[in-house]
Amino acid sequence: MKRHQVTIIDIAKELNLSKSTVSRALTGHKSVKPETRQAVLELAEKLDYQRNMLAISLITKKTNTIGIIVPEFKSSYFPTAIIGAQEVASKAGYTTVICQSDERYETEVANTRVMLANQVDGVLVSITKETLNYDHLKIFQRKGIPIVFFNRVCDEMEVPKVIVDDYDGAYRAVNYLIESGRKRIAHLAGPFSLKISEKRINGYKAALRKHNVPYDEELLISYDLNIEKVKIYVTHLLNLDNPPDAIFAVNDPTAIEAIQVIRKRGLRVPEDIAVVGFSNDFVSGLIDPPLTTVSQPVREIGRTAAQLLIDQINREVADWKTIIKVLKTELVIRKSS
Amino acid sequence: MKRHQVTIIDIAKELNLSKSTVSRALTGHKSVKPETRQAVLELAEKLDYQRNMLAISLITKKTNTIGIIVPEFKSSYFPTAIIGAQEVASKAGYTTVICQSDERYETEVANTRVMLANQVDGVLVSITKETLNYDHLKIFQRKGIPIVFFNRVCDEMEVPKVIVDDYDGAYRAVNYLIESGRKRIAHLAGPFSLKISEKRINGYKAALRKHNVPYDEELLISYDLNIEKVKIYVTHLLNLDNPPDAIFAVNDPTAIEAIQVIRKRGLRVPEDIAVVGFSNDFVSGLIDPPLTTVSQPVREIGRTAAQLLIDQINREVADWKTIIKVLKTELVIRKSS
DNA sequence: CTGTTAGCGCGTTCAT
DNA sequence: ATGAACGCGCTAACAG
Repeated sequence: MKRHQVTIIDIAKELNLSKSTVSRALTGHKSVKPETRQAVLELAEKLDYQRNMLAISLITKKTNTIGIIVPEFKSSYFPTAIIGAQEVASKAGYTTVICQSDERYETEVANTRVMLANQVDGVLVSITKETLNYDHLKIFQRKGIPIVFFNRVCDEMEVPKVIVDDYDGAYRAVNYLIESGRKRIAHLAGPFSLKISEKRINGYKAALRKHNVPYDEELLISYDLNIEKVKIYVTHLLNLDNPPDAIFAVNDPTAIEAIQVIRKRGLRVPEDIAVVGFSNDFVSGLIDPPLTTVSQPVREIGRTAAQLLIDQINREVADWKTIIKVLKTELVIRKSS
Repeated sequence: MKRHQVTIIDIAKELNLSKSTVSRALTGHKSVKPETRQAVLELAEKLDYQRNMLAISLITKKTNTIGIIVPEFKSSYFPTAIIGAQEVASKAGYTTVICQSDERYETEVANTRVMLANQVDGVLVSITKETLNYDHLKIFQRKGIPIVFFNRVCDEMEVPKVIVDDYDGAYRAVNYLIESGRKRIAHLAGPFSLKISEKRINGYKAALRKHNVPYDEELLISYDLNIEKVKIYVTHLLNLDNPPDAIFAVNDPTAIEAIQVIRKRGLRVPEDIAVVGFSNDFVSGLIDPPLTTVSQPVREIGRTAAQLLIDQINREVADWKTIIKVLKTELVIRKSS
């Protein structure tokens, strides 16, 4: 556990120079004699010297680190978004610290503490389905640390957000179902605590309205995204006196699980019931039947969010923007509908 | 960009105490008068005070951070392993810094620098398919920073490793294919640079040998895991004068892609050609036909690796162990074979 | 129980 | 072109 770190002092001694000179040589200051710099650089290389970012950050008050807090890693959504964010961040010289909150509010709060303690320069956040109180996130604002939401956003905070047009995506999905002859379309929705659920519900309702399909409360089920419960809800829907002939699911895992349940009941997809998902997860094209779904530019969402965050970091607090970027979705029609 | 951080001094002044007392109160030292501690804690809470881990780490030379370097995020494998690792790490009070190297050697080297500069207490590594030189990883050892490999390990470094019994998994998969009547079994293998490829190839060959099935060079194709190339190789195999009646793929994405190619040629899986994968990715049970595959305890791998790493961190360098944990695989038989 | 002093490794003045 | 001195926020001796 006792390790010796190579420091500037070590190489200063070795070369009979002052620490400041070595420091300057290392940081690429011009006012250093070329041969001195050369010698320093060589020795540093030879000794595997690495600048201690902790010390530097302590002085500069900048860690060149951005934090990313996401609710889960189960679907391909967040890993993909993170890749996008990292692309932009690392190009701009930022390291990323990733925390996943496991869809639990308490964990999310703990994660924010970690971020704060590690002095991140900014955070990218997608909240859990449990998050109703935002005090832990507002701390960032108060401390002058920019925050950008993506996907699961917090409405009561005026900060940049990156979302997709959930309303429009849902609208188009349901519209398509109706136009292909479906009469009773159920919606397995997400929890009301998430804005995305609400918007998708609104899109769903709007599409029904447009075609004068009466909205039937019985066919709208909002649930907590705990995938195990899908079975209960789908079974319930199938047992209705007047069961649906289509299900629009709030996301792909829900849709996929719904298909399994439907098939176990001996019904066919899409002949008996059409199923449409949301997000176009990596798996969706591979399952049987391939899933019709609303595709989101996930990687682009990550990239955009990271870019907005870095822009904020480079701005004075007074100049912070509250842009909301709304990216487009696209309906991908496959065999499940 | 100019933010004011709340420091111990701020709260010391406010309370007319010395910094050390405040510090002690904050760190839960016993030798502090209860009411003093109470006052400190309350004010800290009120001011959103967060201990500056940078400063603490600088002194204690411990960041309570472990780095994780993985090659990719495309399949569910690494995200799942990371969740396992985080479970253990966070329980032990460690934050994780995750870097993905995008299967590129250069990126991996850059990532190690990031880890070093940020003074991680230890690293978990799974190398890229390009990594042939390990100097960048040996630096950790030289600096006394423990390293633990998982999945994609480095043979020439004597450090803890967590792997599965690749040889055995491959052996059982191929054995099963032969016993279910397949005569010509091809193997779409990974690059030779990865130990896991080699071991799976050996398992493949051993199973053939056991059943006196002659090994045919033509049926063994090692490729770089660039999924786009699967089409070429599978097409090639199908065009052979004596084409295979089964394909054992080095991983699930390869197997899944192979199935798509086979079907596009108008052949049936498993009737014409059986396909078996490796890893049991999340998708594998959902695709059509559900994939027979060798399942790995991925999350457990992550947990084990993290635990080994933390053990190393808590040991003196001289006491470092070089345990190699070999976890068991399991053949999951589904419809593709 | 509390205060004082000395650094951790480094960038940054201000000198020379 | 280089050195000396100071301080980032904090913990860890050492004193009472």
